[in-house]
Amino acid sequence: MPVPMSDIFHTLRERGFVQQVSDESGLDALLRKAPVCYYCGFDPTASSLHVGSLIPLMALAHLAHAGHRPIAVLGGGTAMVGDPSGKTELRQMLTVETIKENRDQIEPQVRRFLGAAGEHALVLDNAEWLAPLKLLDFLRDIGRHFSVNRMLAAEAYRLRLEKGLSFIEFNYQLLQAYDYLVLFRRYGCMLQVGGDDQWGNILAGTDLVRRVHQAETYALTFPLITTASGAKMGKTVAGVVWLSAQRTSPFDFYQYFVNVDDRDVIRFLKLLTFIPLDEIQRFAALEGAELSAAKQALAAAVTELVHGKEEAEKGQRAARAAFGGGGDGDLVPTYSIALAAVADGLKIVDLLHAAGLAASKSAARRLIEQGGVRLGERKVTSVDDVIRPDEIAAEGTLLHAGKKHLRRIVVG
RNA sequence: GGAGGGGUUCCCGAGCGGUCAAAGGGAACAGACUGUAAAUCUGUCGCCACUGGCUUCGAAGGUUCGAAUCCUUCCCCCUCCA
Repeated sequence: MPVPMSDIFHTLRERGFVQQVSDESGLDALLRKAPVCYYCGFDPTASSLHVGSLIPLMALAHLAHAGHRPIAVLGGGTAMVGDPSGKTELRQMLTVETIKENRDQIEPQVRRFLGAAGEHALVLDNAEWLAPLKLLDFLRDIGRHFSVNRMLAAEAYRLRLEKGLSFIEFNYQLLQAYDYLVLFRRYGCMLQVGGDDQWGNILAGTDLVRRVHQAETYALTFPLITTASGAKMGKTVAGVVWLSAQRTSPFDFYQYFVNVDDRDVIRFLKLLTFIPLDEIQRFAALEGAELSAAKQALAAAVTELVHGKEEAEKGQRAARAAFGGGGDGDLVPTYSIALAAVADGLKIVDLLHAAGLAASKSAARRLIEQGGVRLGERKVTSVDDVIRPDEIAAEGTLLHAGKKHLRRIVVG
């Protein structure tokens, strides 16, 4: 008879978080015995995390709920080096200032998911211990434990051995391993989690802890989420779907999830929401158009996690206004124009461009030529068409660019 | 440091003196079909004052009536040698 899993491990597995584990039964036993200190790193390589980071964040949150102690490491130090794992090319080097700014913006995004752990949660910046390192000491104390032969054999570097790998990047793994060592020493951190591309780096850490302290620590990775169509999750027209409301409006964020591929809904519900599994099972029974109920639940839940309840509800009402009829029109992303501008007859091409519905006027023209533009109920058929003042209702008029992009036009 | 190969439009990748805003594929966008899904089909896919003009092919110069294509210098990448 199999040993029952600890609740949390079971939960993670059921929800699809587990890709690889270093010692499954060992980790399971550990998690059942006592609160475990665990960590996950987030390198501040951009000024916001994106939906891809929701997987590790959710895993941290689940563990925190289960009473374990999370540490989120913001990689202010590692970001100065750049992780080559799974990347084809050397990433643009970031300045120290940029990294700090990024870190400060990302921190609240991370904290939001650690709430359950209260004061037990820690958010650290590895620049704190990486920046003061002395090269010679580091090489003697840490470097000697690493086998270049083994590193070169690792899957994570394979691509780079063909394309080229600079020495700075080659050090990344040592730094991340050192992070684990530091956290083990300071906080008794026993588990590191991360995306599956981090597997090699995480194992390097458990190896290092073992060599230095003869102690066993654990590694767990999450699957790298791609959409059913193979793209990385969170890539869209406008690029990445960011957690930052400045970079991706809550409306667009909500829309992203309402629009996921049918085949992804259930998986995303499990990974990105706290909706109980039995409830998700009910969604799984839905088929065809009914699935949109599941998509709305998904969008509402994720938006709430990231932007709060209020934004989630707004997203829902705005979506209804934009696509369903009814709903709340003034929640739809709005663009206001000066009365003077319309009075003379504003070209719709210019309006599309100004309102951000078309990247350029050429694109706007194209859109019209292809019959993708609608102003209120009127289909715009000519590139030279203008918008008349009387076409803008007091509560605003919807300008559609294609089926999914729209803006509420108001005079103001 | 030496020898060789290479840097092309979002990505991959052809082009190698005019017919090149640059083949082909992917991505993306629009339309049709639908369910704010997928698949499929069709179209589009540098910018603008759009039957014309302007700016792109690592950077800067040069040759030429004319260059992504030739020359010079510089920057970056790869392979082999050290």
